[in-house]
Amino acid sequence: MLKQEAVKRGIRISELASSAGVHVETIRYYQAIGLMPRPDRERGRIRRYGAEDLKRVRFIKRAQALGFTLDEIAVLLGLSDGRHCAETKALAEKKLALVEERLNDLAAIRKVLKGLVNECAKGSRRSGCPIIDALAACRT
Amino acid sequence: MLKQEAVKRGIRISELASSAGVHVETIRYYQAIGLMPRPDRERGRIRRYGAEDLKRVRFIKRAQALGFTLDEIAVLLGLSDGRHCAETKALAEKKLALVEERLNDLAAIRKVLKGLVNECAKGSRRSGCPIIDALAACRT
DNA sequence: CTTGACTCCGTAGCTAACTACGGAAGTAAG
DNA sequence: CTTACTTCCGTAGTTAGCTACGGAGTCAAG
Repeated sequence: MLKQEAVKRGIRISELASSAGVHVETIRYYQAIGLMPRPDRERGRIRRYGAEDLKRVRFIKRAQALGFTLDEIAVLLGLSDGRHCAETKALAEKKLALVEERLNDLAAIRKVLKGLVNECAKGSRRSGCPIIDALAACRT
Repeated sequence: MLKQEAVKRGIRISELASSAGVHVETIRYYQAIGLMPRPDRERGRIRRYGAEDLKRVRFIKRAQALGFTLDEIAVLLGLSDGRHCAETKALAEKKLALVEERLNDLAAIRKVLKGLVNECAKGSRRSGCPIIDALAACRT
């Protein structure tokens, strides 16, 4: 292995992937959908990646962890010159609103499930299972 | 339209669907995956549905609203004779645990997003957009 | 010069729960 | 009987984000 060349020309896709904590196929997928650039392969050689590429994958993964879709992340990357703070903030606020909506939904679901499980635990059943009854009847 | 026959022989799929608030294709899909039975069509006639079918679709939809998957609902329906309360309760508890896990995840995401939006609103930016900076840097 | 690992790339498959399509047959109204 | 709607049914497409596969090419070590 030519360490010098690696330093000069960049790392290969497997190293990029493992550095970013993703699979090689994930990088390729991002390239295929245009989320990542595909560096030139000079003289038919293997493609080489640099620090910018690693930063990009990490950016994507962090944004994903906050609930952004890949489409939204593509937009975020387009705004990432730091001069589109207002648009970026708007996207984050929209995502925040969605997250809060989902939180409310899940809280309501939790409440119902808890009620059902409790009723079941109390053994306060007249006929059958309280959970089945609740799902079968008109109250939910 | 033969109201008498409808009463005697049951409703047709379109009426079942609209009564349950789903599309005809959804009923067909449930039949195809074995979640709903496909009633006999006597003498090559159109299939007729009864009260049990309607109850079943509603059961499915209510369970779905609580976060159960169709696979899980198939199990629930198998337990729905009211004599498998313990198993049913276990399923509900498992689902409740998942919901709470997801609630925790979303709460953490909300916290981060809120922090980013606030930082952005404060205008406390040194260089670029705080949100982009946070996604690009190593802290998240 | 061979071996074996890695890379390239397009295409297909996976998950969940539908949704759309299309041709044939049943059915209701006039 | 015709017209128009509905039903039947299998198959394929949709969404998001990968994951797997396969055949060919690259490359470094021995």
